[in-house]
This record gives sequence, structure tokens and C-alpha cells, in this order.
Amino acid sequence: MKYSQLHTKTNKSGKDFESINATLLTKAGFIDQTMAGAYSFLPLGLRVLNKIEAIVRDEMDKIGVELVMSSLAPKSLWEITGRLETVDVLMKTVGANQASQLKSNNEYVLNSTQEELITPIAQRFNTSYKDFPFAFYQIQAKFRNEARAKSGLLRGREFRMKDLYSFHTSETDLKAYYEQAKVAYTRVFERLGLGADTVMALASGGDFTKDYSHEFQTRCETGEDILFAAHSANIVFNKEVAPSQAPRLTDTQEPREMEEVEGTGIIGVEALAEYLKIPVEKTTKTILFETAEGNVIAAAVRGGYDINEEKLKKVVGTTSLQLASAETVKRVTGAEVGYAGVLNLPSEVKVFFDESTQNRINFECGANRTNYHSINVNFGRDLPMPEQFYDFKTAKEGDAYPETGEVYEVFRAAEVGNIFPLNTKFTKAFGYTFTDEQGQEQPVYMGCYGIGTTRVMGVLVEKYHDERGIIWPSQVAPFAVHLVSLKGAEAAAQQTYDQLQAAGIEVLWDDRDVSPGVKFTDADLIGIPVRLVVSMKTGDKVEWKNRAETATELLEVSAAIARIQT
RNA sequence: CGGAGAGUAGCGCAGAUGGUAGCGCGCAUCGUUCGGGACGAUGAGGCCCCGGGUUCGAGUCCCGGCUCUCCGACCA
Repeated sequence: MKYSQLHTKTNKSGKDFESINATLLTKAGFIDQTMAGAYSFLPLGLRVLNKIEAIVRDEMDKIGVELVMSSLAPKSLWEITGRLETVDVLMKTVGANQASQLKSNNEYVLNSTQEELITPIAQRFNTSYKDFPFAFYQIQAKFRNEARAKSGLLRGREFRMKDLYSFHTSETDLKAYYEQAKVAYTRVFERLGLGADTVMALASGGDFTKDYSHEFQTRCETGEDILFAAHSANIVFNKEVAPSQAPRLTDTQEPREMEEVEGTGIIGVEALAEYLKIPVEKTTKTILFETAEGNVIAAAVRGGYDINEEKLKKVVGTTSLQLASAETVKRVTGAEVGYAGVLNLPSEVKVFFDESTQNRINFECGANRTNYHSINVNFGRDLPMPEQFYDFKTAKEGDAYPETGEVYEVFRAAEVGNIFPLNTKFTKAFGYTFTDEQGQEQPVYMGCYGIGTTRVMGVLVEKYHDERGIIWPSQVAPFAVHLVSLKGAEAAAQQTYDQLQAAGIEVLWDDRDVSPGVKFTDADLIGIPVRLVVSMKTGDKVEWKNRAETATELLEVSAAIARIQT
């Protein structure tokens, strides 16, 4: 293709976005921002997206069959699963109103994922055990009304995703397929050029599943997720679920007499530690929650840590936790919010201690008295030694994996894929059962598997660029060759272009009448792997340069073609 | 959803204290250039985000919207 036929162009004096992928892809003419979180894919960008999706499609065809579902759904489908209310990023239309010319009063959903559509489709055609297992997938735009779209293609309101759904007669079969899907995903990311930096991490299944979900995460400084890797155990956790062991304290102080000290208006462990002139680790953060069952519980972590409510829920054994209201705090502790401690709480308030609170001598905690803090508190003297210490803090750098004691490697990553064992969550909602060999109705098990193809494109740019522009891995590059012709070599360029095309090589020919410098800087910005220059200097040969390198060499056109084809 | 900033030519921006809009890039024409963002000359291009208000007069001041960007919260 000739550059002049793209009808888009680079804009090197354009605005720098905060994210590298949005800046480079916009300046180089791959995408155009319509609004926050929504982008048009221009001719160059579409070519890259198509290549990414072709790789995904090729691997998915091995484990499923492709279809495409409607993006629009009636809200009734989403009411069946209850997700109309629980998915807060769901895009919903409003019904006809006085300001609208719509005759229909229907309300619609723009699907954020398509369990609500695929489950009835699967059900219609597959109700015998003989039909199982099977999987459908599609690649299509998804809509999520993110509160804040950001980071270019990494977090959009409209984005493209490959979503695959598998159906099984048993949890065992689902698990077996799930492992196959992991293998297929690993191959996809290898082929996309992200293999070396992509790991599988355990993450929260959210509303989808009580089990862990599995995320495919690519190391990336601008990624939104923080991962904790325990290499000795070959396991990686998303920060949201990482079990953690705080660095052990070796305290040799002599126990001192407990006392209450005034600290009017001092709230928060940092300020408190400074005020009391003690290390933050000696302070204790005590938070009161109300459980789904209506009980009030107290959770204590050592200063410097945050409470991870998901982890705490599992420890407490409840389905939801809500921060206790100011009134409840006052009723239970007798003090205003900010002075809750673990001493002298009413017996009906169960206290949970995080393991980070152990091995401390003379620690601090709230006095359950407004404006007062207790210091020189010791287990076994001022309050009984807890029967058990738990782990419900949010892991932080320096913490260890409890199973092995290995200090985690902590790094940022971007989520490029996510797979969930849904089990019967959706099939139950739709009453989807199959008939087994004995003629009995049995529940259908289900899994779902996503890859954000537009996000992958953003991640690729985040990882593969330099100060001059993008450096596409060849398997996803919009073209294999960027042919640059300089003044006076028009005929030779045309001939080279024809030869490349005849050889079936995807070539972008910069046929514009602009100065050499403009063409070279644009070629670097666009990032096609191989640049071939034809000029008066090169005669009947072409100059070869790899985008990622500075060295050039002069080659016969046929030799260049042969090299590209291998 | 909390906090901060912004909206002026296709793009990026400047326009104290109110007086009828400018720069760079890009675009058009001509000429000179031509291996790492060339140069000169000429020219086209504006509902200054929208709606109210104050004023003789508003891009500028006031009120109300909308949109975008950034930080944080959230993120199946």
C-alpha cells in the first residue's frame, strides 16, 4: 500500500498523553480518540488489530468454535442473572421519555460480557451428555461504563475482547478444559511476542466465582495491577488476593507498664507514631466491621498495613463486610471513630488479629476512649494471647509468601487475559441442565475466558518502543516492510514496490514528495520492523535497516525479499 | 464517586488590569532545496464548548450546564 492511500498521517507535534501507548499510537496515526475510553482504529491500527486477532483466533479455533453475538441485549436477560444491578459498569439505555422520539419503551444493555447471551444459545442446542463438552467464542466490542477511562488502550469504555465460554457435564471436566485453555493462552501470548514477560497470576474471581480466577499478566511499568511473585513456589498473586507474612519483628524491650496517653485529634498510625515517638510497627490499626449476619467484629493489623476486606471476609466466614457506622463504633467502643482498640471490647465483638500484630512488645492500640491511646500493651498480660493469628492484610513490598517464607518479588503488570471457572453460576440462573446417560437431569458447568485484543495492542506499544517511536514485533506489525523512496529514484522505487508485492510481502511505500528527514522520522515513529530505502545512492539495490537497530546494509532486491520471506 | 486542571483555526498552544483574536505545525500556490523533522514569498482557514447574566462593550467577569485531561477510589 502506498502511504498516500492511507489518508491518515502522522502528527508529530500533537499532544502527549500521559500514557505512552495513546501518545505513540495517536501521533503515528494508528488510532484516533473519540472520547475518553473510546478510540477509532485507523487503517494502520486496524491492520495491527487484525493481526493480533488472527493469532488469537488461530489458537481459539483449536479449543472452540467461533460465532458472534449481538452487542445489544434486552435488560430482561440481565435480570435473569441479577447482574443488571450488580455490574456497576454496565451500559444501559434509558427507556423512552418525553424528550425522546422513541416509540419503544424498551430498555437495553450494551453487553460488557456475554454470558447472558451464550448460555441460552448453548442450552437451545445442547442438552444431551453426548453434546458435551463444547466451547463457543467470539471477538467483538465490549462496553463498560468505567468511572474513569485511562491509560489509552489499556482501560476503555468500548474495547474489543475475545470471549470464550465452555460448557461441561462435571466440575472435573471443566477443570480439565480449564487447563487446556491455560495452554492455549500461553501460546497466544508467546505468539504475540509477550511470552517472556507474561505470567499467570491468581486473582479474585469477584462476583463470578468463589475460587481464584487466573489472570495473564504482562510485566509493564504502566500496568494497573501489582503482582507478588514467590519464585520458589512458582506462584504469582495479584495484590488483591496475595497471602502475606509481614517481616518478623525481633523486639527485645522489657515490658513496661501499660498506660493511656492523650493524643487529642491524632488519628491515623503515621501521625500517631510520630506523636508517640514510636515506630509505626508498634502501632495497631483496629477497624470495626458489621457482617452480613449483623455481627460487629474488630480486625487489627499492625501500623503500616491496610486491611484487605476480601481476605478478611474469608477469615470471618461471611459474605459481606461493611465498615461500622460512626454510631456503631461509638456504641461498641464508647469512643469516636479513630480511637478503637482491642482492649476491653464488649464480649460479643469478636476480635481478629492479623499475624503482623504478633511478636511485639509494648505496642500501642486505641484506648476505646476518645482522644486516648494505650501504650506499652502486651499480649498475655493486658489482654489474652489470641488463640490464632490470621492473615487479612493487604500485602505490601517486603512481605513474604507464608508457605515458603520467601520474600515476594513485587512488580507492576497489565492484565491481558483472564479466565474464570464459573461453575453453575449462570447455568443455574437460566435453568440449563443436560440429560445424563441414566436419563437424569444434571447441572451444566461453565467457564469463561477473555483476552482484550485492543488492550494487547496498547501493552505491545508500552513494551516495544523507544524514544523515536513504536517497534512492532514482526508478527503484529501493520506491514512487513516500510519502503522509503527518495527524490530521483521514483522508477527504481516503483520497481521495488512491484517486486515486493509480487512476492506477497506486505509493504507500505512512502510515496510522498517530502524531505528525507520527514520520511525517516515517520518510519521510526510508525515502527514497521524493516525499512528499505531506495535512492539515487542505492542504484539497483536497496538499503536494509531493522527498526530496532542502527546498522544498514546494501542488498539486491531479490536478496532482501528472500530475507523477509524467511 | 472525591480532588485538581483544561475547552480559542484541522492539530498543539498564547491571548495581565473587559475594547472586537494571534503564534507554531499542518493545508494551498510559486520558487529554491533534497540521506535524519529544509527555506523564502503569498494565501485560505474562527458560533473563542453550550445557555443565561453583568456591561455602552465579554475569549476575558458572574451563574448554570456539557465535554476532555490528570491524581485518587472503584474495576465481574
